[in-house]
Amino acid sequence: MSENSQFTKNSVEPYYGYSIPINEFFRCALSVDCTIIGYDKGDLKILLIKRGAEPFKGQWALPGDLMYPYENLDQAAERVLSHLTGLEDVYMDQVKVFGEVNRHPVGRVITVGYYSLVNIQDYKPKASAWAHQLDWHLVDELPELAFDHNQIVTAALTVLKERIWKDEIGFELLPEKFTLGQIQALWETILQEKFDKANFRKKLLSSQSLIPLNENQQNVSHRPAKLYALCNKDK
Amino acid sequence: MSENSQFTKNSVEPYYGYSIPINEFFRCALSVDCTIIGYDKGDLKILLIKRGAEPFKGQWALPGDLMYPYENLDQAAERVLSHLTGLEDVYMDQVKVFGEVNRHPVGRVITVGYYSLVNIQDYKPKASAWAHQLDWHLVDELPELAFDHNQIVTAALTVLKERIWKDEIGFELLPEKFTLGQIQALWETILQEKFDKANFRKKLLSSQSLIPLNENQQNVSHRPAKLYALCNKDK
DNA sequence: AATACTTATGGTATTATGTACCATAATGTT
DNA sequence: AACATTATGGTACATAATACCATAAGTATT
Repeated sequence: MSENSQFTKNSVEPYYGYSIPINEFFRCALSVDCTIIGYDKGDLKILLIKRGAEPFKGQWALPGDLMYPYENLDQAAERVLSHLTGLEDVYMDQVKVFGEVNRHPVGRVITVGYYSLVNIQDYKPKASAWAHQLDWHLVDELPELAFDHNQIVTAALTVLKERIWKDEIGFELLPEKFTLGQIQALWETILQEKFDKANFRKKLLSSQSLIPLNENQQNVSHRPAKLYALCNKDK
Repeated sequence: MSENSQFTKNSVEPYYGYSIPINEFFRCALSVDCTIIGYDKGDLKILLIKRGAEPFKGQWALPGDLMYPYENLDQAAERVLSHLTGLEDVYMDQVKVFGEVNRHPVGRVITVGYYSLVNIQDYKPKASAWAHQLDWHLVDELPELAFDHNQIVTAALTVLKERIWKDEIGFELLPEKFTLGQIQALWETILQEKFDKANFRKKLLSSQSLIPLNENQQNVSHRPAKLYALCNKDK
C-alpha cells in the first residue's frame, strides 16, 4: 500500500480545497488497545502490561499495538490477544475509537478500543521476556493507566454491561461446563446487582440458550448443581 | 504534530521487534463518513453526495472527509455535517470503525462511521458548487454507494434502532412541537413495526420526557392533537 | 343542521412478565 | 442422625405489555 502513496489532491475528493498538502493527512498511525477481561474466584480482572519504554515507561497500560499496513483492524486486535495470551477464537468486539489530537505524545495515533472475554483458566502466559511485565488486575483496583487507557476500560465495561442480557455473553469467562449458580455470580459481579436465585434460573433457562448436561457438580459440600453448556449461538 | 515525527523504535513500545521501519506505521489517514438521517412526510431519508472525482467518480456516497492533523475525530464529523447542511449542535454519535486494508483504493484510509439525526425542514443546502451534487435518498431505495458506504449505512440504522427506546431519540427528526401521532409514525418507520396507538401514548408519556403544551394541531380535517415538546435531556 | 368520517384520547380487561418468597431435595459435615 | 448449605420446583403477588372499546373533537358531505 505504501508504494502507491502518491496522492493527488483530486484523488480523494474533498468538498473544498484542502489548506494543507494532501500528504499531511497520511501521517496517522492506528493502534488497538484491548481490555482483556477474565474472571477468577468471583472477581473480574483485567490483563495489564507494564510499559518498558517511554512514554509512560514503568506505568501499567492496556495491551495494544500499532496496526501493520497489511493488517485489518480486527486482525491487529486478535494478534495482540493471541500473542499475549496464546488464545485464539476468543469473544472480541470493538468498543469505541479514541481520536483526541494529543492522546499520544509521540504522534497522531488513533486507537480503537476492543474488549474480549477469556477464560482465565485457559490462559497460559507466554514464556517470554514480557511475561514478568504482565499481570491480572482487579477491575475495582486498577492503577492509573498510561494514555487514555482508563477511559477505554470504562467504555469497555459499559459496553459489556449493555450487551450482557441482550446477547447473553459472559459464558466465555467460565469453564465449558458450568452451573447456573456460577453464571449468576458472574453476572452479579459484572452488573453489580443481586438477583433472586430461583427467578434468575427461570429467566435464563427460558431463553433456550443452555444445554442441560447429564452431569453434576463434584466435591461440593452441599447438594451438587446440574452442569450446563452453552448452546451454539445460532441467532 | 508532523514536526516531531521522528519516531524511534523504542518510542512506541512494541511487544517485540517490528519487522518494518516504524515510519511505515504512520502512513494512514483517518476519515469520517456521516449517515445523515432526515424524515420527510413519513419517509426516512439519507443525505448523499455524488462524487466528482476518482475513485468512484459519479457514484453516490456518504458525505465524509479526511480528518485534519489538528482535528479531533468528532470535530471532523461536525465539520462535515455543518458544511453540508449548515446545521450545528445536531445529534451525532459514533457508529463503528471500518478498517479493512483495501477499503480505499488510493491508500490506507480508516474511516469512522457517524450518524446524525436532523430536521429536514431546518436543512438549507449550502449554496455552493456542491449543492447540485447533494440529495436526499429514501432509505429503502439507496443506490449502490462508493467504498463500503452501504455497510456504514446499515450499521448506522442498526445502532439507531437499538438506541431508540433506550435513549428516546428520534425527536431530532421532527419539528420542535409535535404530536404523539407524529412520533409514533416516525418510530414505526424507523423500527419497521406497528404499535397500538393508545398503548404507545401511555408508554411514552409515562417516561416523563415530553412536555405537554397548551397548543393544538392546526388545519387538520379531524380532531386536532395536542402538541408536545421534548424535555431537556437531564438523565 | 344533521350526518358521516377521521383521528385523538381516556379507560378497562386480559395476558405476559417480573418479583418475593416458601418448600423440598440432595449432598457433605459434625 | 441431625445439621448446614446450596439446588430446584413451585406459588402468590405486583407490575408491565397488549388488545380492545368508548367517547371527544374536529372537518367534510349531504
